[in-house]
Amino acid sequence: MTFVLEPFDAPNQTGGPGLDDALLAGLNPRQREAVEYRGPSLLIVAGAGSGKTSVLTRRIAGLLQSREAFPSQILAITFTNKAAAEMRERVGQLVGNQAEGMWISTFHSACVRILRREAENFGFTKSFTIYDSADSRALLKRIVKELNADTYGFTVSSASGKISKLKNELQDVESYARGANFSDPAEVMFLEIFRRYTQELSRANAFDFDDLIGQTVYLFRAFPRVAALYRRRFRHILVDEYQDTNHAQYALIHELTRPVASEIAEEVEGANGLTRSHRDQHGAIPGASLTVVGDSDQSIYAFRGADIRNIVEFERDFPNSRVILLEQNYRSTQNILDAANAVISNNFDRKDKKLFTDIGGGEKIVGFTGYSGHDEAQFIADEITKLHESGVDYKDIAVFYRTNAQTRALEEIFIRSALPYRVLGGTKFYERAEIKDAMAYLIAVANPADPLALRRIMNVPKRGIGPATETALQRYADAHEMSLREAVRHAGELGLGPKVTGEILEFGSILDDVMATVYPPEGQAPAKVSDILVALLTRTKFVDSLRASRDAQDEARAENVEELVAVTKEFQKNHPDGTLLDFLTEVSLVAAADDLDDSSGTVSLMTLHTAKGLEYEAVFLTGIEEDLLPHRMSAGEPGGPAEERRLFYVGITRARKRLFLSLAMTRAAYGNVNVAMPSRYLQEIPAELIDWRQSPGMANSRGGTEPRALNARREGSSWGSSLREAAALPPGKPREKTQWANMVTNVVRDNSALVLAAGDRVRHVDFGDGRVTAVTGEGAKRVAEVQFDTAGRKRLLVKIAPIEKVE
DNA sequence: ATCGTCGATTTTTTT
DNA sequence: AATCGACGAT
Repeated sequence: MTFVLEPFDAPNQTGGPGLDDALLAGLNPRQREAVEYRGPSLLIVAGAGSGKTSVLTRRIAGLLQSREAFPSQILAITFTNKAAAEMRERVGQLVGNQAEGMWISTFHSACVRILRREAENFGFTKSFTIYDSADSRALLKRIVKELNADTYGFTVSSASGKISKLKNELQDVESYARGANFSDPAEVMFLEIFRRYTQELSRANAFDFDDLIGQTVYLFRAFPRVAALYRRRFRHILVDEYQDTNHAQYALIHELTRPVASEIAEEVEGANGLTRSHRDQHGAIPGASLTVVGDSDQSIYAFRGADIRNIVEFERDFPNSRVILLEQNYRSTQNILDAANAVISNNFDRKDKKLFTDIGGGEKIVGFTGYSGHDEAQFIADEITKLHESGVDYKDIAVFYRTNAQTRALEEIFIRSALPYRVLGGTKFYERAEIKDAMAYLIAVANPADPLALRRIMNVPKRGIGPATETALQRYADAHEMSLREAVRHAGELGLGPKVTGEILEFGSILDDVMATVYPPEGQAPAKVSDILVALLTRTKFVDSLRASRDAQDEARAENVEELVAVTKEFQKNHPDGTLLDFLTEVSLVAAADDLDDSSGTVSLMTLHTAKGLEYEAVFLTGIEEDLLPHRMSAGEPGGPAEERRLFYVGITRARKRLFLSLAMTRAAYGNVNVAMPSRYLQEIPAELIDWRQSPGMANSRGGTEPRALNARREGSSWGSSLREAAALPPGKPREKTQWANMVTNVVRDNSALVLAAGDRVRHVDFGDGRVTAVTGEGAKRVAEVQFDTAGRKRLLVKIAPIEKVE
């Protein structure tokens, strides 16, 4: 990540842009204006699917092509790294390798880049660690425990939520204390939590997610000369998804677009040997031009501090702004847009905006009400199979849901139906314990001040360093005012047993040795990330001890760690000069949508939040039920139901041609089953737009058109008995509930030996009798296609399907 | 210090 | 259903 300051005075400062025709080809008049307009600030209100990415990339390409700006003078902020990569690529297609020097990144990545360069200005070092939410919760947990704050009603999540909220409002401990009510003991306690938390972070040389933005703003405000460097550099700032910016992000943009006063400009450019910038009549460097793109109907991050006012009040905040509205939709059919418009028009305090298209009506929206979450999932699996057979690629199909917990039923059915799928977000690779452990080793050698990472790995693999020893080390560190890491080196002075002492010293010297390769003496190249990781893993016998374990899961864990090694190699390949810090940063800031791979050939499962900004040929919106969408937790929040409606709206507008809305009559949660009611939002869609295959009403009465797969389970041969058969258990002894719940997905049922051929009759526990029409695949992946007498056609993964041959 | 078991607690979305 | 913390046995 280099930071080259190029000479400023770009040619062609005057006159219109006179853009190349190719850049404007195929744009409608509004889009064209959004590309061509030049002025201090521009707000593009871009409805869903209105081609805003196209407009944004052409606008950037225009600035470069007309030589109004050098690449290095452009800062574009996107919502995900994926979107950033896509924008870079598309600008590259328009202007070639010029695109290299631009900053296109997320708020968080851009701030990390600035902070790494400038951290030394205010008590941090460039090797600072980024605490993700799990890390900061772990820290808060210690603090809450130490202070016994739970007696005042504080939980880790309430404290973390409150701190996050304050930081998003740019409040710090001092400013909060000024307005605090000191006669309220709970408030005093919170202040103490906040103070300790802040203190621990800075002692650990660490920032949490919110700090990345907030501290950058602080840096700019406290050090005008530092700020001047960036204000001078970035002449064109573009922000995507502006409706989801919070106050801190808004302030950051504001700071970056300020003009630089004459004296400071002179001083900074003189001191750094920089070319003299273009000045206005007062000798100041004018503020950068700002372009923001957003749609208040798609604001879905208020819970995270996103402030819709940022977009609503843009014209007031940035006087002389131009506002351009993009309403023509190039993505969806009119039926889908009609549904979206109808739903969103129920939010009253909005500027009226109606999406339209000339694509045509298209197919009706399909509705389905299942008897349970599994029934719903089965419907989705069946429809996906049909879509696939009619020529729709799996990668063009997505399934959305409100909460991550809903993936379970979907995954179970998808596995049984042998559908290739992938879950975006959810429990990520990097959240696995063994991966966090391995990462903590890397952090420990990158940032020795971080005690959290050190504590995590001190006893991984087992070295006999338990809580008691850890406390002793911490006490020693506190008494001698040194870091925990330093205390490890002094383990000999603690009077612990010889065995533990030896282990601690060995542990410390491994870290010291490897750290010497990370920060080598002047003139030598630092070690490669993969070499660093491998050195740590081999010397600590991390992988070896996992492989030696008798717990079967540890083998899988070892493989995950090997996978991490592969990730570091891949990283090194993509970034030949990438340092350990670059790697750690990249890992900390991956977003859910980032690991989306278009060529994957799998159905994508994700939350509605992750779906923002994406589009698919066919979309399944699941769990459209009260208490789920709108979610129960949103009911209390002011504006909650409206935000949930926008979430629904976002989901609908992701679909290009086909939209499926589904719900279930009963929904399992925390081990018990609850009755679910259709979402209020369903009624907001005009009835003629939806073709109900099984409507909520039909499902309630006895006239369902689909076979009652789950009723069959209850009435006929019960699931439990056939599973007992499969597992060859004595019939008299029913299995425990918890045991057979997992058998569906686990491999306890193993039909590998079952020989099936087209024409065979089979009996399925849920679907009844049917005839095999085809068998494809090999071994564990053998799939049977069965035409059931009453349940229709299904694809089944033979190995785990609850079926048997009948004569 | 470590391992296993029991019981309580979970309750949204994410950089 | 699954995770986490507390507690007791080795």
